[in-house]
Amino acid sequence: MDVRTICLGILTRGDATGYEIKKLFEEDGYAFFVEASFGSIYPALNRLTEEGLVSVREEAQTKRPDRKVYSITPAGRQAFLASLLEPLSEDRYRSPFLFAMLFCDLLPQGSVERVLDDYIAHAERKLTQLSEGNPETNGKGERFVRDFGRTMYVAMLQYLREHRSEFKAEALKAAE
Amino acid sequence: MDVRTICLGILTRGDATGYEIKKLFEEDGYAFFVEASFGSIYPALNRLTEEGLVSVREEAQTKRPDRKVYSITPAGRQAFLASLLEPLSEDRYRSPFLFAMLFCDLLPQGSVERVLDDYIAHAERKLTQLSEGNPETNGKGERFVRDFGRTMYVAMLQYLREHRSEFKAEALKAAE
DNA sequence: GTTTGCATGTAAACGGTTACATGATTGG
DNA sequence: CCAATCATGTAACCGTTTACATGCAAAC
Repeated sequence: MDVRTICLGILTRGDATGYEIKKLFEEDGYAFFVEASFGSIYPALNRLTEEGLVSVREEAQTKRPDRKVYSITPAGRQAFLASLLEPLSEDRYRSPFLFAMLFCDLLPQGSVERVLDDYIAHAERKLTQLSEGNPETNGKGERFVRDFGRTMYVAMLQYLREHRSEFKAEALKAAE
Repeated sequence: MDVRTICLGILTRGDATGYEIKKLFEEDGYAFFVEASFGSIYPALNRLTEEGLVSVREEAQTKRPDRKVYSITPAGRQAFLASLLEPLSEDRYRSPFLFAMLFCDLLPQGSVERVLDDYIAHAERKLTQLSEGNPETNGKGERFVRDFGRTMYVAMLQYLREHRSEFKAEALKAAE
């Protein structure tokens, strides 16, 4: 999903500035499956405006850049719908962690344990973040996606905890 | 993980050509967490050769481009180890599917069901692919990674099957 | 007879990140 | 007093994908 489409999607939920669009996808934990930086959001919004898929109204502010509040236009709504209906590109999961684990036999004593523990801690934080999202204002899609994420992190953590002991120094020595 | 490091990693397991490197990560189902195309592999191998991290021996072939078989050098091994030991960058999971599901309320009747069913079918294929990998020649890391992938796909499929009925046309009508 | 597999490579295009520039306000 | 928040934007850089070029052999 390119940044253009992400922006359109967010704007179907209500008007927003570029700054707010970024924040919306950081908080609550949608960040786990989609992402965009300022450097791509602002140019995307400009292009969408040129193409008539969104409209802008500028709100003057003293001593700050003017807020540019974007709204999706009917044409934008249509384009967004169309992009959801055409074949979705595949999910991609890129994991430096799994890649490193593939070579655990090459790593020095203890460092695999450290990598694993760091990763577990990280997954725990992500899971907490996902579970903390306000559960009331969310619609059907939001609930489905959040629970999907939670399910995946729970399964991941269970697997990691179950297999952690295999990589302890003692276990490795015993296997020699 | 950049293509350079991926190539180095594969070469720690044995010599290979660029062509073989690509294949190694397509088959067996390592593809679910790491990927690279020819357009990035060949230049990466050339650069690694320049830097002395790998060496090449050319095997002449009639009526075909010469096979270029790459081996990792001691310097390459060292560089690879070092890259595994420095802080790993975060996993990234990008999901057009979840993004689309977020907006299921905007989609026409039946199309959410279709998206879900396609995704389930796709996940089933991936799981089968992962389970079919030859279980004997694999080392500790390979086993860990493969079972990690299996665990995740199993959890995903269970979640999707459990929630599928919520998106059936009848269920949506009943909720009106 | 067409597709798949083997085998390497280049160049343009793409999408995106990172770093930079600017600068007042609010909260700790 | 310093960090974070609000707020927009540009430009250089990066790694990668896609399309192209070449071409035989074996399998279906």
